[in-house]
Amino acid sequence: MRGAILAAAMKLFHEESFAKTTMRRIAQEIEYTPGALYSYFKDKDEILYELHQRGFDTLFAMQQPALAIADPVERLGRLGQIYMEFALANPEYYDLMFIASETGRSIEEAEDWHCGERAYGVVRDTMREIIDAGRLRGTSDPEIAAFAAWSSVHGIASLLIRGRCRIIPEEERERIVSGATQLLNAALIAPAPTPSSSPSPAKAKETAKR
Amino acid sequence: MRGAILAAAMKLFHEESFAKTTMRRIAQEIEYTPGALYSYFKDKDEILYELHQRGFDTLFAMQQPALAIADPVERLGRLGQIYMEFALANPEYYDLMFIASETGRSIEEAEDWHCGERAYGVVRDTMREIIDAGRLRGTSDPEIAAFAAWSSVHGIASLLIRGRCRIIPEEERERIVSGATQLLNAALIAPAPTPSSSPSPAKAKETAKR
Amino acid sequence: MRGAILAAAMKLFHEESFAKTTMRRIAQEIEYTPGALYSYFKDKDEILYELHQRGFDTLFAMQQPALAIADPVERLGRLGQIYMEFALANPEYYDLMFIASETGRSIEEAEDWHCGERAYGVVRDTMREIIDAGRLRGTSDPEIAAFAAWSSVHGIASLLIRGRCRIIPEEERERIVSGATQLLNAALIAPAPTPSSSPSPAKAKETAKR
Amino acid sequence: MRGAILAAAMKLFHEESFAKTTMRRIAQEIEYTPGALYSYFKDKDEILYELHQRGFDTLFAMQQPALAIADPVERLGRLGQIYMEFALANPEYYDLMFIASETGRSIEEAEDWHCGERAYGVVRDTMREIIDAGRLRGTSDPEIAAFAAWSSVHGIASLLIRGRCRIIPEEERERIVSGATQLLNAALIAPAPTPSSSPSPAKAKETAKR
DNA sequence: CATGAATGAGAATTCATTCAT
DNA sequence: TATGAATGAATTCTCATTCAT
Repeated sequence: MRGAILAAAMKLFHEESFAKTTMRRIAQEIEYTPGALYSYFKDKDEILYELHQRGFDTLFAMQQPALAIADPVERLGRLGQIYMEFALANPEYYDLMFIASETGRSIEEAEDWHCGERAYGVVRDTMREIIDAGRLRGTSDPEIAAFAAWSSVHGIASLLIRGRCRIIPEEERERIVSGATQLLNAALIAPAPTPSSSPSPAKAKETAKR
Repeated sequence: MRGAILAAAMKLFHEESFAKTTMRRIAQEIEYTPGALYSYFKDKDEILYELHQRGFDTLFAMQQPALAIADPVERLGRLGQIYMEFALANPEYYDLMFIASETGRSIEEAEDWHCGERAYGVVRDTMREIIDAGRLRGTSDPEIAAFAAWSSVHGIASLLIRGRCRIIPEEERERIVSGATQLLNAALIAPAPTPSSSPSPAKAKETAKR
Repeated sequence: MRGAILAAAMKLFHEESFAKTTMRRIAQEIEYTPGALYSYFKDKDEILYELHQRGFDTLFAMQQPALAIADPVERLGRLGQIYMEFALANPEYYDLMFIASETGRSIEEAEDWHCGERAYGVVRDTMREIIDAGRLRGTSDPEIAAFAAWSSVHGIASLLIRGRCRIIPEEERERIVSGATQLLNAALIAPAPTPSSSPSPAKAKETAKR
Repeated sequence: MRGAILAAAMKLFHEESFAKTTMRRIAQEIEYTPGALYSYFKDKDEILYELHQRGFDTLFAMQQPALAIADPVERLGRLGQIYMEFALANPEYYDLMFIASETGRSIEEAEDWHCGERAYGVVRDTMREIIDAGRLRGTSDPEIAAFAAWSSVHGIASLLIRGRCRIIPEEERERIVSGATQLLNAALIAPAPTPSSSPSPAKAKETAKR
């Protein structure tokens, strides 16, 4: 039944807002008494924490298929895509995981930030491979590369989720957002060296295709 | 004075959290009675709105010197730098301006989101020049380019401000953050055409400036 | 219980004043916390509304026995008597129903002002009968007659309830108030036609009842 | 300058409501500081009291012309008319004088309720004359008659002022209200005995006994 | 396991009033 | 005389939480 509670919390989180996600409302949603929630969770904190975990689990699960992709460049592209998909399909999770402050003590102290580690590690490893293949532009440090990749997708996702894109006209938004996503990905990746060893003849054909 | 109130609000906003920034607390901070605040501001809303405005004014003012830079590539680099400096020097303002939700009616309705427009317009124009100079990689749409640039710096700033960088060890953080900032900037900019074929040979030196 | 809350509200309403009837005071009265009231009523509004409804229900119930009276003249007299009894026995209800301003949104919007309609309709119908019997002085419009009757009893009731009778010495008050009540009733009603020409001689006796 | 304050208070009282008539608002209205009011009035109470007095003075002044009317019946009719005119032209004064509760200690204790006495005395005296002329139906006690007259006009006025006439359709309201006013006046007054000898001479005095 | 009842703290706001200047 | 600044108490309402049953 913890599941039902978490689902209700998520629904509120999603449909209303962070601030509206109160114990009262959650209880009301599942047609229970507020007090009842305390049989399943010690705290409001604990509910948030659990949600947080689930978010990371979901993201991690979504990443899995991409891990099988052999070409690290292609894999990175796919990982970015998946990340954005996750963010836009589960904005509340994303919010809680990567944006919200006041997420409660449990999350902040989170010894288990390694949930995130897991997911982040995948990106870092992929970056390392890309660097080793000589395909990364501008740095040879996988830490830096991974952080750059993460922050660029996060930038887009968080501007969207927190409604800071009003400067961009509604009808153009989708085009621009996906254009920017691709642009950032493409910009980081150098074209594959052609067998002949040309610096950039065959060029953009393949680059970071996503 | 209004200033003291705004400062106190900012302090709370920064040290505690958005939700803890209550009229009560602000008053307590400046050792006044809650009611006293209402002599200076009509609303909590008004305080937030004022803060918001000030943030944009500050950012805009900081941008000014960069506008004099002739080379659009260099100018863009400087604008990015300034944006990050602003964000890190005034994390509370940045938060309110670009991250926080529930910032109050006034801000949401803000007809004057054109405060932001002004600042954003500068970036867009610069991007246009860069594109015209054939120095942008990956797109020829200034809208897309501007959004990509904005979201990458925002990504970094917001991860830092909302404390999502704990995966990165404290002592490496600065190096990585600045590395990523430069990397993203560099990745977008193509090297200046070589003198042999370039129509504007004089600029070759500045290639890939950060 | 809701009952206790309503009773406390009524008590305050009566003993103190409309403005002093605050949630705090009500809670204090029943020795509860203010917040507790919100388990039973959504709003202060809802409390007021409920009280209002109860008032009308009570008045309507009190009217019932009078409806069986065949002679409309006698019925009218009895209705007036009952109205005054209600007002004086439940001055707080009366106040809320017919005098107080700022009674809250619910009451003002009250689609169900037909609670009042019901009671008023009875008077109007009775007036019509009286007019048809040729017993009303001065008008043949039942609307006007009903309003005249209502406002005269209301005038007395509201002067009493709102303490505007101090001009009349305490010890005379009862005599004068009841004298005036009867006078007004009597004044409106013409004597029954004399037996000699009356079509309903049996009723002659009741002429000028009260 | 007391005048300006009182005028502002009245304006608020009139345009907004009793509850909105706060010291702050009054001050704002005359473009002074709230504190300034306390140079002219000890209290909010005192302002209300003064207003109250002025109301009675105005009403008394309006009555004056009627006092010259020789025929007491006609004079009574005119007094009633004037009373209604006063009430409808100055609903806020009327409210404060005859309806409002919580009018402040000063008013309640009002040693000088004789302001009212004066005005009321006029009615009582007129009633006495009418009774002496054998023109009053139903009672020979001028106290009772005066109170009946007062309460019937007050009933109408207070139902109107406190918005309790919604049962009566807007477009009929004026007709019904003035119809009822006349009806009540007419009902109390017996027709003048014709010099030749009335058809029911004995009756005038006795009609509708009690 | 769940409820119903209640608490206590805290939210934003508004008011009459005071007082040094 | 008037201001500007501030107080303190009050308002309605919401929340997380507890606990006997």
